[in-house]
Amino acid sequence: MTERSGPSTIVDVAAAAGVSVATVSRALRGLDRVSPATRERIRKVAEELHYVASPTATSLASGQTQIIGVVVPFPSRWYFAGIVSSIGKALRARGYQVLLFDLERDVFDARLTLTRSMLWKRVDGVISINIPMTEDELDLLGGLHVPIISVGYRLPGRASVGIDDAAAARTATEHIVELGHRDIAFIGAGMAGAALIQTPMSRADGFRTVLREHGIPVREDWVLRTDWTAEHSRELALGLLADPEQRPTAFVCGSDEIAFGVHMAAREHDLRIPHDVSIIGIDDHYLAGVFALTTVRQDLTAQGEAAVTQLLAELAPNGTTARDEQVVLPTELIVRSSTAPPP
Amino acid sequence: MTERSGPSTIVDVAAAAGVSVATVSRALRGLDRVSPATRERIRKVAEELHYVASPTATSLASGQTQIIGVVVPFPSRWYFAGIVSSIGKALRARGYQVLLFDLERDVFDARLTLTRSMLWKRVDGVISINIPMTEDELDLLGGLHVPIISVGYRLPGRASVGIDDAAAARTATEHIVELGHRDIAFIGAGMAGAALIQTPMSRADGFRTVLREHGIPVREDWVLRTDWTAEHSRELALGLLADPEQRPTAFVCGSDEIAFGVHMAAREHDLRIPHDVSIIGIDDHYLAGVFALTTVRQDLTAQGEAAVTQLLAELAPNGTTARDEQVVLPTELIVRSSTAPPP
DNA sequence: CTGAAAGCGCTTACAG
DNA sequence: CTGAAAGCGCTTACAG
Repeated sequence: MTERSGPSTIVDVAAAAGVSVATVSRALRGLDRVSPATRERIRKVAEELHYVASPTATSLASGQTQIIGVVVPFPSRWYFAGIVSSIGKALRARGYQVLLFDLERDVFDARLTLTRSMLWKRVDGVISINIPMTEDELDLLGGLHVPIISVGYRLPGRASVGIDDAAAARTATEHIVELGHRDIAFIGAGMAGAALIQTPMSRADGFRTVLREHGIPVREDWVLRTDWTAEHSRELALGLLADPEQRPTAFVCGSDEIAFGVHMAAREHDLRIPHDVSIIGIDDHYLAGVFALTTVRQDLTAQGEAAVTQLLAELAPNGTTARDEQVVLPTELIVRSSTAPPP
Repeated sequence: MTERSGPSTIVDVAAAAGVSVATVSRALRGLDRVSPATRERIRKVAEELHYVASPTATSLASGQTQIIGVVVPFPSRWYFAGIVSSIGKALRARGYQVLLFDLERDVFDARLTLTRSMLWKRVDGVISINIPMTEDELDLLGGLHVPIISVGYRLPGRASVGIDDAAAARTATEHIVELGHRDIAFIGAGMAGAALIQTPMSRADGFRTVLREHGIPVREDWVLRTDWTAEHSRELALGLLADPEQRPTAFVCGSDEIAFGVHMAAREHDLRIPHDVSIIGIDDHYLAGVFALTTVRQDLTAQGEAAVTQLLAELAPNGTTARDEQVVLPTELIVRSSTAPPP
C-alpha cells in the first residue's frame, strides 16, 4: 500500500499523517511542543515511507551542515591517518560527518593552499592537523565564521590540542641517560625549509636540554636532520655507526619511523640491539611492537577526541569561545627491549 | 566601497552587475547563451564581492552535491589510507569533495553497518574500499540511485577495481620456487570468520597453485592463518622456525606487514636474511624499502584513480552504465634483498 | 542573449 | 500543541 516510486519528502509524511509539515519537522527532530500521540503517529508514518530528511535542504534552511572539515597535509602517513580516524569516530558519535581535505601534492614537502571556496558554507567547523598556516589562510579561516581547532601545530591565537613535544623528547632522553649512556645521537631535527618545523625543533630542544642538565656535552654533529622517513634515517645512522672507535651507544629518535631506520642500520652493521646500541623512539607506532622498540607513546585517539570535544563545545548553543585554549595531552614511556645500559 | 558586513549572495552580485540572478548563475558556471561582455562584468563583480555560491543551495536546486562518499572499514591501515588518499586527490582534480565514512569499531574485525540516513541525498556516488557488503547493504546502496564502485572487494553485480590477488601470490611464489626453494611456508590465509576473506583466500590459492604446478607438495601445516598484523605473524613464524631440523627455507607472505613480522622472527632466531631464510611479501608497503623486502607491488594510486574514473564516467551526462565492469590492475615483482637461493 | 517565476525540501518565527 | 507562510540561495524550464 505504501509502495512509492520516488523518494518521500516531508510533504508526503505530513499528508499521510494528516498534519502540517511544520509539525512533522518538529516531531522528527524531537523538539518539544508536540503531543506524544502526534509525534508517535508521525514517527510511524515516516518509517513506513522510509522518510529521511534531505540534508541539503535541512542545511539550507537551518544554516548548519552537520559537517566538519578535516584538513590534512599527508593523509596516508601513520600520524595523520590515526588522527583522522579518531576524529571521524568522535564526530560520528555526535552526529557529524567529516569532509576530508587532502592538501598533499606530488612535490615533496609542498602542499596545496586552502581556498575560500573549498570550505565556504560547507562546514560547521574545521580541524586542521599539523598544518603551519600562512597569514592568508588564517584570514580565510577567520572569514568563514566557524570555529577552528588545530591538532599538533600551534596556530597563533587559535585553539589547539597536542602533546608537549619537548617533554616527550626529554622523557626519552632521560631514559637513555639514566641507563648510563653518554655518547648519544639524536635523529629527527627539522629539515631546512621543511613545512613542519615546530615538532622537530621542540623534540631536538628537549634532547639537548636533558643532556645539558646532566652535564653531557651536546655533539651537534650527532644531532641530525632527516626528512622523517625510515629510509633516510637509516642512511644517516649507517654513517654514524661506521666508525667502531667513535660511535654513539644510543640513539634518541624524533619518531618511531626514524627509530625503525636506525634499527635496520644497526643490524646491517651487525650490532646487537640493545646490547651494542640502544634505540628509543617517540610515538608508539603500530609497528613499534614488532621492533620491540622502547618509545614514548602519544595517544592519537585522545588527541582526536579532545579536538572534537573542543570544537563542538564552541558549536553548542551557549558555546564557549575560549578560542585560544591549548589542550596538552600526556605522553608515556613504554619500555620494550631496544634500550639497555651501554656496552 | 564594496565593504560588506555579511557574506554576499547571488542577489547581491546580480544587483551590483545590473542583471538578473539567472544570468549570474549562467555566467559564473560557464554556460553558454551569455554575452562575453556580460559574463566578464559579472565575473569582476563577483570577485569584488568575494562571492562564492552556497554549495548547499546549489545542491538543493540542482540535485547534485559534488560530493562522493568514501566508505572505509579501517581508515588508518596502510592499504586503506593509501587508497583514500589517492581517491581524494583524483576527486579533487575533478571538482568533487570526499565525505569519509569510517566503519571501524572498537571490536576487532567488526564494523558498523551502512544505514540509509548516512548517505541519503548526501552524495553523488559512493566508493567502498574492500568491504564485503551484506545483502541489506547492497539493497540500501541500490536504493540510493547513485553509482557505486568497490575497490578491492568484488561485490556481486557491481563495478570494481583491484588487483588479481591470486596472480600476485603466484608471482611471489614463482620467484621463490625459481630460486630453488622447496620448503616453503605461506602466512596470510584468512582468519576463520574474518570480515575480509576474498583477498586472503585468493592469495593462499595462488600460492598452492604454483607449488602444485611445480610438483611440490603443499604442507597445509605451513599454510597459516593470521590476523594480518605484523605482531601475530611474527609469533607464527617464531613457531615455524623453532625446529632447526625441520623448518621452511622461505616464506611467502600474504602482505608486507606479515613479512615484517616474519623478518623479525627470523632475526630473533639469529637467522640471516636471505642467507638462511628468504622472505617475500605482497604490497610494497612504504616500509618495505628499509626492510630490503622483495615484494610484489600493487599500485594504490592507480587503483584509486581507476575507481574515480569509473565512477565519474557513470556520472557524466551521457554516462555509460557498465555497472558490473571489473578493472584489474597489474602487479609487479620488486626484487630487493630478502630473497636468495636456499642454504 | 536575458529575465520573471517556480521549485528544490526543509526550518523558523509568528499566530492562534 | 499546531498550522500557514516566509525564507534559506540557488537552478531551471519557459518566455521573449
